[in-house]
Amino acid sequence: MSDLLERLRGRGWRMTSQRRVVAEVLDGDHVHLTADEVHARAAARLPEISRATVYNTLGELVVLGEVSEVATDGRAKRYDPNGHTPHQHLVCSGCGSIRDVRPTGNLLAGLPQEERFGFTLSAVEVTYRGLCPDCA
Amino acid sequence: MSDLLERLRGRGWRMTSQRRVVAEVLDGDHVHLTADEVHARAAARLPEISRATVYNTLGELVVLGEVSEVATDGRAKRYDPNGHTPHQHLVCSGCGSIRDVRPTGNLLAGLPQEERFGFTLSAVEVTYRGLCPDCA
DNA sequence: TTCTTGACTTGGACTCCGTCCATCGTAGGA
DNA sequence: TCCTACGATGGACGGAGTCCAAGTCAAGAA
Repeated sequence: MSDLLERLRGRGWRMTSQRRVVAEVLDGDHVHLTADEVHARAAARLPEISRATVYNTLGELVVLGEVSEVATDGRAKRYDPNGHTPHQHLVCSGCGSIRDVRPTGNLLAGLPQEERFGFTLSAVEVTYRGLCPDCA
Repeated sequence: MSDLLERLRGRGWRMTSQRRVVAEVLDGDHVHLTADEVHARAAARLPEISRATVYNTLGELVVLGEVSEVATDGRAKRYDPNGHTPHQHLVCSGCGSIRDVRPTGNLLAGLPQEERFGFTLSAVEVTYRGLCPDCA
């Protein structure tokens, strides 16, 4: 994610300390923080950062394709920095933990023509549910 | 859905006019109403029905497996009365309309063992996205 | 280096969705 | 018909997210 800052600068982003901190907080694999969690971690480094700025920055990262939104429960959206490698999610029904996973095969192909109702398909989102080793 | 009322009575449900109206509003295929939409339609027949009652009744129907919750966008949950036949959803990225669809094959099988992280899988939810004929 | 400006940040008000709770009403058994 | 426990009511509340007017500052210009 270190080169994320470079990519953003290349896209004409004004580089502010707030945006830098938000991007740093989202660094890593299997990271799926809510906006409030991002805000809390960012505020640990930059106490004055506001919730509105975190929401703004996350929204911009989503538009740029650097981060994707994940809504696995009815609660707050989570933000997944793994935006460049297509993947799906595996969610523990017990503790709610989330792993990034890569199913095999063409997921779009699973929907037969007569079940497409004339739609032009463009994407599939899959959420696998189960119990993690700790909760099983 | 007409026999839904019978099933509910058989489960010991006290049959009130409010519950009857909520169940009737949810009748049909490809019905995916938000709680507020259910409330609005129910209130057209039973003006005094409260939001809390609609939420309570929907929640009970979900627990009974008669209705499933669908969260395709970050907005309000939608309620799908097609609770007895397993299916997935096809969502139009333009207008947000939703169709029930039945993909072929075993969806769980698409996730290889080494991508399961020791989880015990129990369910898969798939959301296909694309443009409907009207929006294309 | 300093200046300038428009993009960015702030924080508080606001909306939307959903839950909670004390009180009232009523379905259905005795 | 009466009783009572289950269900309905509606208003307060809480969490998540958006909006906006005012203030701040990154970065290009001079």
